[in-house]
Amino acid sequence: MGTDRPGRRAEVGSGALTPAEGSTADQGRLLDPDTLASGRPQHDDPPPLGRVVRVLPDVAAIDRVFDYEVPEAWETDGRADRVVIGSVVRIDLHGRRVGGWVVDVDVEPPPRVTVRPLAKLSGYGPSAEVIDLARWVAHRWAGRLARVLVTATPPRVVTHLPAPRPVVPAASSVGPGVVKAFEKDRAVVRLPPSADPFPVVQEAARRGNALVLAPTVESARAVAARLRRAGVVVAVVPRDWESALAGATVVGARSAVLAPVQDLAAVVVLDEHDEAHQEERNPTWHARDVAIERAARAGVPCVLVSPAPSVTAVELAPVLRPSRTVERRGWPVIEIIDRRSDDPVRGGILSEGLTDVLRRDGRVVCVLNRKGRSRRLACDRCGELAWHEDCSVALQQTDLGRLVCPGCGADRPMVCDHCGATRFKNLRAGVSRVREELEALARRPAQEVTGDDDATVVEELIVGTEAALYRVTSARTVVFLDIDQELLAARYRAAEQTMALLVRAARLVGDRDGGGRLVVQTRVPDHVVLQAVLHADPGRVVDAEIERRQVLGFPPYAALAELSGTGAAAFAETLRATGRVDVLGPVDDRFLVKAATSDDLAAVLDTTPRPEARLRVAVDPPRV
DNA sequence: CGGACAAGCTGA
DNA sequence: CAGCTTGTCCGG
Repeated sequence: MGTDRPGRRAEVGSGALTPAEGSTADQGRLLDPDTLASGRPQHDDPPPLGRVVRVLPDVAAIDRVFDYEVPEAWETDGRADRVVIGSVVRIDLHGRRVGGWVVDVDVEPPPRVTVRPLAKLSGYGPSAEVIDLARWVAHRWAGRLARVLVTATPPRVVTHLPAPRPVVPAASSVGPGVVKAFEKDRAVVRLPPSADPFPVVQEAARRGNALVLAPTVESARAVAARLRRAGVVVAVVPRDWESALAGATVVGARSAVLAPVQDLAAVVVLDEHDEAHQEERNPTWHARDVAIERAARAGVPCVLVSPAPSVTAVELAPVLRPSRTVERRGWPVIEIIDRRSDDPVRGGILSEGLTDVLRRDGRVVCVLNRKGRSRRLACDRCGELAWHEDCSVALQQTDLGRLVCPGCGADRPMVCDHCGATRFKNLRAGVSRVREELEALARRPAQEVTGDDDATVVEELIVGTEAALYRVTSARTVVFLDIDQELLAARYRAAEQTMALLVRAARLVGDRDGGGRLVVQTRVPDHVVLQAVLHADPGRVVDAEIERRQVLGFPPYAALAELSGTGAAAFAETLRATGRVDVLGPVDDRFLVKAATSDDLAAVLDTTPRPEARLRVAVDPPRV
């Protein structure tokens, strides 16, 4: 990544020197008129310098490297030997002490700079291999290296390593299919939702120190515990970062892809389809893609596991799948309630066909996703909904305590139209009302479960948003009251995202032999996602998506970046002028940049000068 | 980011 | 013109 801006040398001696420095011999060298006139350094004897290393400061606004000398005193106490690529150090920079990483050693400092000594050696940091990988990540997702290195660095200072434990090969008890996955550079293993992916992890660990990525920290812990029981030396990162560095099979959520692994033997990504593998802050790197790159650099196999592999995964690696029988058995039954004949206006959210479902034995979880829907306000006294009759939309509350129409922008004070009261209550976008309707229909109590409260789940009939799927541990039936909102969402990944939701629900209810049932209310019963689940054949979604995305030019057959912030328009214009990318928008002040490949996109974003104004560049935006 | 410095502003 | 605020620059 280019860090030193050109033309900086002309500013030498511009008055930034402190009086103390001005009186040293340094100034003579800095301001030597001959030097400035000839534009070439004098061949004075340079001051004797020890080893010089290049440091990237951990300061958000500084994306440059600076050179520092390893203090001579460190040579005698062994600290100097520990100054290697990746070491975490502290440096004096422009009058303050900041942290940073050694990103290069034994470098020749640029002429005419005062090289100061390192202030402190803090501890171990990412390995040279990971620093290099982080550089690739920063480039590929157009972000700052320091941001990536923060993720790659232990949260606490690490000064000592535990004694390395011998790697005991775990006993192999896995089938030949699993072993086959590791015989190629990379592979996608498609396993139905109820199937246990652990044999894949076990085979990876049998080959030596493996790197295993799980979508959440909890699932990573569970995998680690099972490995440990199988006799594998395991480090869960970032918690056991030093053990990972000392040598172990490393397990963790997405950030683990940047953890140290000694003698990496294999990489496994569990639930590859899960969006949790992508970092939401900039740079928005995806652990699957980083895992593939890391494995390729190390020359070891990378195996992606998922019940519904993404189009990206399928384009990257051959898919190994179980027999039709096994896959079919691993999915629950899905009941598709066709609502096409229901009156779209008068018909409520609950259909006739649901009555029977709701009265079944066992826990029933009803999902009503209100993501992206405006909150609805109702008068606390009379219950009248705050809405704008002309636009026929619910009014929203502004920061200034006024009611505003999201349709036309008109606003008015927070006063009830009907009774004049000034207190309003939040209707929670309909889930509360649906809960009452559900109780009436099911003739048993229903509980609302949301993501923001943590009340215990007591009832057997539950209604909530998608978050409810993560709040309960098991259910007999999951009902999607309005799956069309997901299926027909204006996002290019809507099909995959709905598939992920159905996978999650499928895991809650278990396989078809165990009585697991998914129920969806829909007006598009022939949608490929629903048909794929019905036939337990997620490949149908991939096939349809490949064709659609190729035609429309969406990833992975193109690369996207989203620009936002006050500088977005200016940057969009500059990018457009390069002629190397398509720039679409603005929509909601956001621009979409489209390039043929992610390499092209990264190259253009890296070489195009950015505006002064605030700008966020999100490469591979998940919600477009 | 945040320290250093210069330029700008204010009040006596 | 001291004393303070605001803005800009730049870091080894």
